[in-house]
Amino acid sequence: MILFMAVKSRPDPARSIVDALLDVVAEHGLERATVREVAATAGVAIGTVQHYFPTKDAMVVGAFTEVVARIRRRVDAVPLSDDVESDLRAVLGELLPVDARRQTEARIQLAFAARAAVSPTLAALQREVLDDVRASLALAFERRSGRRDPRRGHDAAAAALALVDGLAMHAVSAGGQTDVDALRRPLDLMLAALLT
Amino acid sequence: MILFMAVKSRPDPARSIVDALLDVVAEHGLERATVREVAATAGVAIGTVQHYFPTKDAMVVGAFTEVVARIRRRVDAVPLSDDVESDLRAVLGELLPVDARRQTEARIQLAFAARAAVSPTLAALQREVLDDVRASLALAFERRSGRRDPRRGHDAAAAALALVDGLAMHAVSAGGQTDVDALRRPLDLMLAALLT
Amino acid sequence: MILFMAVKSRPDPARSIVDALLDVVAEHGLERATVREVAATAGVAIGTVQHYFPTKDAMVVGAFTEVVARIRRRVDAVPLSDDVESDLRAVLGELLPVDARRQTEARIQLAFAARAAVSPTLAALQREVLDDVRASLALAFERRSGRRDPRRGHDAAAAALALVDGLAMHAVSAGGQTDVDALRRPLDLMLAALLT
Amino acid sequence: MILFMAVKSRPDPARSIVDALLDVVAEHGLERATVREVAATAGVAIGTVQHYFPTKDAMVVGAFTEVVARIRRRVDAVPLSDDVESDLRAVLGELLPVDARRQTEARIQLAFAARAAVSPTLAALQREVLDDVRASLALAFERRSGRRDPRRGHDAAAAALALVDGLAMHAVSAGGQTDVDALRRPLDLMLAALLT
DNA sequence: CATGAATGAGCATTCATTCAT
DNA sequence: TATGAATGAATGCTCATTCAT
Repeated sequence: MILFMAVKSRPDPARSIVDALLDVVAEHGLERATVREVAATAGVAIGTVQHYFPTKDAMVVGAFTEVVARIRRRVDAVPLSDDVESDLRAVLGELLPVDARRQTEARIQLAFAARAAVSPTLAALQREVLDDVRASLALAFERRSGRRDPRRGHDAAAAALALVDGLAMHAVSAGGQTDVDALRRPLDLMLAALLT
Repeated sequence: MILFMAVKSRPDPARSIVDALLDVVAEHGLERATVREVAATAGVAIGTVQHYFPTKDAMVVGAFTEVVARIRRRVDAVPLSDDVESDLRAVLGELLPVDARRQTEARIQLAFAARAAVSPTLAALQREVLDDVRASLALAFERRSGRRDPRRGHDAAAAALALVDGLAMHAVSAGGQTDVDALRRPLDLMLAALLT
Repeated sequence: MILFMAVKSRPDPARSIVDALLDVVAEHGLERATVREVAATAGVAIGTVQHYFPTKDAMVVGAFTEVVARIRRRVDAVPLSDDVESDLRAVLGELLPVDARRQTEARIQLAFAARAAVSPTLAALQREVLDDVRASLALAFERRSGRRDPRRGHDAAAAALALVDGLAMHAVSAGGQTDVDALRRPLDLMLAALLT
Repeated sequence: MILFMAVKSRPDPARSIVDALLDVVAEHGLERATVREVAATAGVAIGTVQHYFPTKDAMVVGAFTEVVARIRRRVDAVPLSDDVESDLRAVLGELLPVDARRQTEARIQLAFAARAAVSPTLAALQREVLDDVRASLALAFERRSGRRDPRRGHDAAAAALALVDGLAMHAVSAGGQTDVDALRRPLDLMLAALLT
């Protein structure tokens, strides 16, 4: 326990650099995530950043890896019940920018998604996490529907994930003033339609 | 006739600059859309670009204005029939990156959506076009459902638009190798669920 | 008379361009006297400026010519009396930046003097006007001293002119807050010493 | 000894950048003192200049600070004797552009004086050094005159300093071909008049 | 006579990166 | 392990100038 705290209290520079980068991205976008700005935000020297991430690309990849890990953690953190439907609602709701923290995550994800469109390395990571989350959702849809129709389960999962990410993108790219209901109602409507 | 040819032969630099910018964005993202690169792509001098767009921001705004106009044109161009359901399918299908041209548009839109997350000016344009398209879709959903339930129609529209944009974002940010069926089936599934 | 007024009322673009340039120089220095800024200040099109002054150098030379003419006019405008000493005091006092208008002139002259240090064309104009004014002053000093000592008269003139221009330069380059007495007293002191 | 050689062999980039800037100013004026030109003249990379002087303004201020220090050094370096009059002649003569080195200094000072007219930061430095030198001269005049008349001493100092700077400005701005006697005689004349 | 479109060189500045310590 | 000096390519932008009308 003491050891764990000690480890935690030593402020792992790589981690704080990644966090700083994500802060910058959330606030100003990936184009402002320069080595200088990240170093300043992290409170370390510019040379330190490049000690841990020799190139800027490595730094961006490192940060996106953390983003992807966060998504997985968020999805896995949702406590599952016997009610598949409410579980689905919970998991998908987790991905909507319904509060400041989730909005920040959405902004970060949108920034990296756009970058992934022109970066094969990031695209690969994006593909992985999308496949992963989709597979989880597909399993839930399949279990709920009772019958063994993997394709329908997978299509429903793809639809559901696209829906929440689309809603998040619309909210974030339109200024972020979307109210919570305007995000929840379309999701509920589609889930209800899909699950009957 | 002579006038028309004259107009056609002088190809409106502002237009070709915007087109060049969008080409660059589609290929390399907004971060590579420098004044120099755009000028080179458009085949004009760097000073010419800045004669038409005094600042880079003005150039980006001008380009996004064109993007927004294109979206409206694409939605409006879909021929409407008596069958509301097939109309919806047609309009929403138009927005999916099912061919090279539409994929290019999707890449461009994703790039600008990410930029809009940190640019109030672009965010305002994005909000406008989203509201506009959503309103059109809401009308269709409402008409189809028969009953007067504007809220449900609007929620369905929000869900449908988020779904197609989410699918497009996933396809584009995952490397663009998504096959056409993987895009169409989730849309069809949701539309079928929503319209029964 | 009517003709003269008509000529004067037609707002001779060359004249107003020169005036605009001098306004800009007085306010922001010669480095801000760009063709753009001058055109904007004069309220004419950028092309109009270059219609009258084909190159920027020509424009600057034109403006300095006007500056030089103004100096001559200011010196010549001082009404002469029988009292040579008070005439000298009046002429030299005219060149001190004792009010806003004269301070503006001093700022302009300093800017052009600095430019003349690296421009043979401007240096020639500067030499001319300096020689001219010095000759006038020398005549006065000579007349005052009674004896025929041209060299002493010329040296006194050179000293007096250097004194007032030095005082002006010091006032203008130190922020322009120099009070009137701090300008007048050194001049009076030196004149008194020189004339006894 | 070894330390001294080490220091000497690593030639302090900031210093050589300032020297290069002053060389450029002396030759072509402040308007040609671009970061590029200064870097090239100093023989360092353009990025190196901006490592030491983050902005061009900082570089100009740094250079003017050196100019001001040089003036103080030149004034202080004049060896003082028992003869106040000859001391005054020596100090003031030091400021006249009577040889190539002093002419270079005069050109530099004129350039910065003109810039100070539109730059509060430079104006403050200029005010400081003028007050400083004037105070030294005032002391000498006062001591010489014997009587306690601080105001007269200060006025005489202001007159003397304005005279030499005015002579320098005239020489430099008229092309720099002024002969040494034409500079010395007005100074001697005024000093003689002032000190009797 | 007066305009403004078009140009490209040059500007200050920001950037990621290399390297010596 | 961590730093910062040094670099030069690239950026957005300003500029004087040419030219067609």
